[in-house]
Amino acid sequence: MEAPLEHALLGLLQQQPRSGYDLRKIFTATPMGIFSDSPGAIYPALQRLERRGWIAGRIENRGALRRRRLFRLTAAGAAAFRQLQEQPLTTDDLKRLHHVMLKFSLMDKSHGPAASVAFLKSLARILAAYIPTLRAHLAPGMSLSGRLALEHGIADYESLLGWTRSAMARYRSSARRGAPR
Amino acid sequence: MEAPLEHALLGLLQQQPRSGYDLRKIFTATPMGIFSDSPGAIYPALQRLERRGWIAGRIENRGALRRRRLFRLTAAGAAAFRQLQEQPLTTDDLKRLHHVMLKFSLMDKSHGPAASVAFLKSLARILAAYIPTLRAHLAPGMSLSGRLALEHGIADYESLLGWTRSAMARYRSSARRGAPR
DNA sequence: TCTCCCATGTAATTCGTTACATGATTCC
DNA sequence: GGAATCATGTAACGAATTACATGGGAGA
Repeated sequence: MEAPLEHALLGLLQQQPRSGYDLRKIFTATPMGIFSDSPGAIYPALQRLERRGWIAGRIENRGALRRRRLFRLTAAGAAAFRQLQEQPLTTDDLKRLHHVMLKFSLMDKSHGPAASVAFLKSLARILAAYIPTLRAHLAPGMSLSGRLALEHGIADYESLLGWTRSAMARYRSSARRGAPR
Repeated sequence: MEAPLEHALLGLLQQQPRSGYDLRKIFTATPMGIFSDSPGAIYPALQRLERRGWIAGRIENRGALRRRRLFRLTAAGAAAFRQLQEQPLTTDDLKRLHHVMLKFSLMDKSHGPAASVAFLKSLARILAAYIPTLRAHLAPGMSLSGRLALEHGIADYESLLGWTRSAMARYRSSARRGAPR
C-alpha cells in the first residue's frame, strides 16, 4: 500500500472532476488534512498521475475567464484505483492507520458494502493478532510516561478493534432496513 | 515539531549509548517500529546528528573484534533534545500522534513528572478545541464507510482525551504513594 | 564449507517541504 | 487603486525507500 497522496487524489477524482486548487482546499479544510496541501506536493503528483494516463486534465472555460484545469479519472485510472483499494491489508499497514481509514472511507463507493465488510473483517483479524505482541512490551522497568504511552497505543488498537465490530453491526442493520445501494 | 526520526534517535541515545544496529533493531522489534529501520534512513540520520555535534560515535573494541560504532549524546545534543521536548504542542501535531506520543514517552526522563503532566494538560486543551471542528464535517450525504471512518476519527481523539485525564490521575496517585522518579 | 546473523555503509530514485513566481479576479 | 483570494506552477533542498555492497563471526 504505497503512495497515500496519490491514492487520496484518485479517490477524490473518482467522486467528481476537480482542479488542483479544489484538491488543495480539501486538504487544508477537511479531516483529509492528513495529506499535504502544499502546491509543491499536489501539482507534481497530478503531473505524475497524468503522465501515467490515470487522470486527464482539461482546461475549463476556454474563453476569457480565469483558467482552471479540471482533472478527471480515465478508465485506466479507475482500474488503478480499484486495484489500490483491493490491495490486501498487512500488519505493516497498522502503522499507517490514516491510510487504512482513507481506503475504508472510499470502499463503499469503489467496491460496495460487501467489500467494506470484508475489509473490516480482515482489519479485525490483523488487529487481534497484533495487539498481544504490543502487550508483550509492557515491562516493569519503564518510566510512567513510557508505560502510559504504550498503554495508550494498546488501548488505541483495542478501540479500533471494537470499532470494526460496531461498524460491521452498522452494515448489518443498514442492510435490514431498505438496502442501500 | 520536526524530524521525528532524529528526535527518536536522540531520545534513545539519551537513555544509553547504542550502535546504529542497536537502533535499527529497536525500530524493527518494538512498538517504536513506527520509525524506519532501514539502514538508508538510520545511518545518514546518525551522520547528520554527528555533523551537528549532537552525538559522537566511537569505535568499540579497537582490537581484532567485530567493529561497532557506539554513539552517545554530547552536551550539545542533550540540550537540543531538551529543546525538542519543550517545543509546545500545536493543532498540527494532532496529525502526527505517533510523534506526540514519542515525545510524551520520553518526558518523564527528560523533564520529570511535572512536565509530563503539563504536557498532558496542553494536549487535552488542544484536543478539546479540535474535536468539535471534526464533528462539523459529519454531513448527511456521506457513504456509510465515509461516515464510519470519520466517526472513528472523532472517537479516536475523544478516547485520547479520556486517556489524558486518566493519565493525569495516574500521576496524582503515583505522587501520593512514595514519590516516583 | 556454507549459511545465517552481526554491522556498517552507499547510490539512485522518489517524494515532500519551503519558498518563490506569476497573473487574473473580486471586493473595498 | 490596492488587498485578498483564485489558480497554477517551479526550484532548491532534505530526507526516506529500495537495493546494493562489503566483511567478520558463529554455528551446522
